[in-house]
Amino acid sequence: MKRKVTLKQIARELDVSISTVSKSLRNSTEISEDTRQKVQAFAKLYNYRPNNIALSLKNKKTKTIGIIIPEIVHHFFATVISGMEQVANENGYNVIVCLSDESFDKEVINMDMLANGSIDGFIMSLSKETQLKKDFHHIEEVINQGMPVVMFDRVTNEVLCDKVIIDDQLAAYKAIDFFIEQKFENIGLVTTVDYVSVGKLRTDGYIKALTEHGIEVHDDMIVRIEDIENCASKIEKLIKDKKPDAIFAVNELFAVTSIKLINKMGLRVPEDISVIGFTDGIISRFSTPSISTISQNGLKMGGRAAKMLIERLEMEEENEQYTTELIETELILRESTLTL
Amino acid sequence: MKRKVTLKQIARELDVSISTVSKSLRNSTEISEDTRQKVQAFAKLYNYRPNNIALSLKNKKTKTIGIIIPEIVHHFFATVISGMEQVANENGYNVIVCLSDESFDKEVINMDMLANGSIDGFIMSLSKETQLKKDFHHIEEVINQGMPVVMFDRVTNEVLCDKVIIDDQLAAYKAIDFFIEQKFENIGLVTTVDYVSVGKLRTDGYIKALTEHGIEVHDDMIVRIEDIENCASKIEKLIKDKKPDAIFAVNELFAVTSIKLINKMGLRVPEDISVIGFTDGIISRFSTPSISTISQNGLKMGGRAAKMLIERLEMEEENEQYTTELIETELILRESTLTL
DNA sequence: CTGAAAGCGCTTACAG
DNA sequence: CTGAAAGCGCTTACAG
Repeated sequence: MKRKVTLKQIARELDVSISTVSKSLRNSTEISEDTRQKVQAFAKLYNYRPNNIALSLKNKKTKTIGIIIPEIVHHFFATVISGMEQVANENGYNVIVCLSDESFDKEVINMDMLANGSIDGFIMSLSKETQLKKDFHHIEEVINQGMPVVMFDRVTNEVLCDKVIIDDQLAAYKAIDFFIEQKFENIGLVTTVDYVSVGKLRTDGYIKALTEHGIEVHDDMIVRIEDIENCASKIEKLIKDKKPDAIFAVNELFAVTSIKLINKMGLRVPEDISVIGFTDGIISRFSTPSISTISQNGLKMGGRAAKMLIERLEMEEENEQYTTELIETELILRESTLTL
Repeated sequence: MKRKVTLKQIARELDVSISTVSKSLRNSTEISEDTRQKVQAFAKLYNYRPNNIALSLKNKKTKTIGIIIPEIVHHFFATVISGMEQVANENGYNVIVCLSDESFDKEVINMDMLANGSIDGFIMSLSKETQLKKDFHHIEEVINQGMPVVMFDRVTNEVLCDKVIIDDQLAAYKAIDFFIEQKFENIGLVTTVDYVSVGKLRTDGYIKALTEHGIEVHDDMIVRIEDIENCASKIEKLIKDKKPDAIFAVNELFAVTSIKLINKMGLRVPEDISVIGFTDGIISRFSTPSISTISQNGLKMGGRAAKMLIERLEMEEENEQYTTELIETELILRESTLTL
């Protein structure tokens, strides 16, 4: 077993100083061509690689990005990470991934763990619990210490920082608008509880679209789900009592669950009820029927978030100007919706 | 903006030496109760946290684990990461995630990037290209440098290290055995090309099960897929020409794709053809019909892999004894299979 | 052209 | 009980 070689060892072997070795390897013209060659050859032979940790300490930058997301077993977030990882790598950065599991405490602990020098900046999406508590001290604190933060998807107005989001309200609006165009008027909504920022915005879009088209909004056409595990009865009730001809669900899971329940009740999608979901993930694509959906482009979102963070990290002067970037969405029509 | 405070600054403020501050914070009895109190209070006030990078350099351990997987947008791998992250966190470790995108070069680059001191050890699953090339120098090298590696799922016998796998052959055997028990005899197989280790093993299980039950293996009942994008025609051919009454697919995507094609050809699952897939992911659970499958328990696999690595990292003496751990699998029956 | 010194932020054996 | 020194592995301004 040959341990990793250090400058010190090379210096000793070659009987020169550490400085000389260091400079030679960085190809400094300060050092004679001859010495440089010799050192470089030796370094290559022993496969010398500078120690990243030492560099980080010296440079006060780690070239790693901390990512904190609610969960990874979720196609959208996996896609986002993929986008971040790619852009990070292209720019010589690594990513440390932490999962909050939708818990405020884990989010705080994770940020704490990473804020102690391990990373140069954060990219994060808020946990549900954090959104419920509306407590953002941990984030403010990190920002106050001069560590940049980029928030994506689940963001809050209460923290000033760069953000990457989609226009959730508009996206939902587009879906409902499409339904109305297709002459559906009795449109049900399967959404999250209001404290989930993106769920709330999508609900707003639904309401706005109906209202603008002069359709009255009935609160009993809206099912607000706290917990996916026991949402069946509420959705079944909506279907049975209100007989919607179309349903808009604010995520994939709600959409596919609705479809399963519709089938179970002896109705068919799209013949009896048309469905549009949200997030163009694995489920939407592979379900039978395949599910119409609003695409969210997690890859792009992740890529942009990483880019924003890296740009800020590599900016010369501090810049207190924060931007919020919008990623465009698209309504993708599949088998779950009837068209005229 | 208040920058992070260091020992040096505390020392200066309090007019004591850095050593005294360091010892006080670690509650060393070497320091007078009085001084300790004072320092601790001050540190708390200024929210002092030791710099991780400095600690890493000093201790020569980073308390981070490098994870290299082929892709993350894949329910199984996402689950595995989730399991690793959890166990890592419980033990005070962080995880750096790198994606090889199934590319040998990216795998090498990523390992190189992390092997320079950024992490204490690797957990990895081989990229397809690496398996094809059978080139494991980069892994050997890392191990030679004294950095432990744990391989999971896509492993190779050519590298000596700890491993966590399932018994792919046995799992496939179980699926086929079940089919035969249910009186299916004309069983098709949708598998990967042979160089993908787990695909090959599952193919072996299929062959073994048939052979042991005295059923002849016809190579034209086996479809070997290189690339999911254009596999349709091959599967269609199998269905049309060989009229299987059951199909075993070695992953979720192959299973759902087969079902879609079966439907497209006017046949039904499970009435005309029963299907069993592999990996109990999102697709298997939410498809219509839901897909019978071999569970792989990625969460457990990830957790075990992390545990193995951490145990090795924290072992006193070097241990050249490597172990391969088997995670049990289970056949989960759902709507896609007919039973007697 | 080469090297000693200081420094990044920390810990710890040692001296006083 | 306190602090100076050495060291983890590196870089760079400075001296010679």
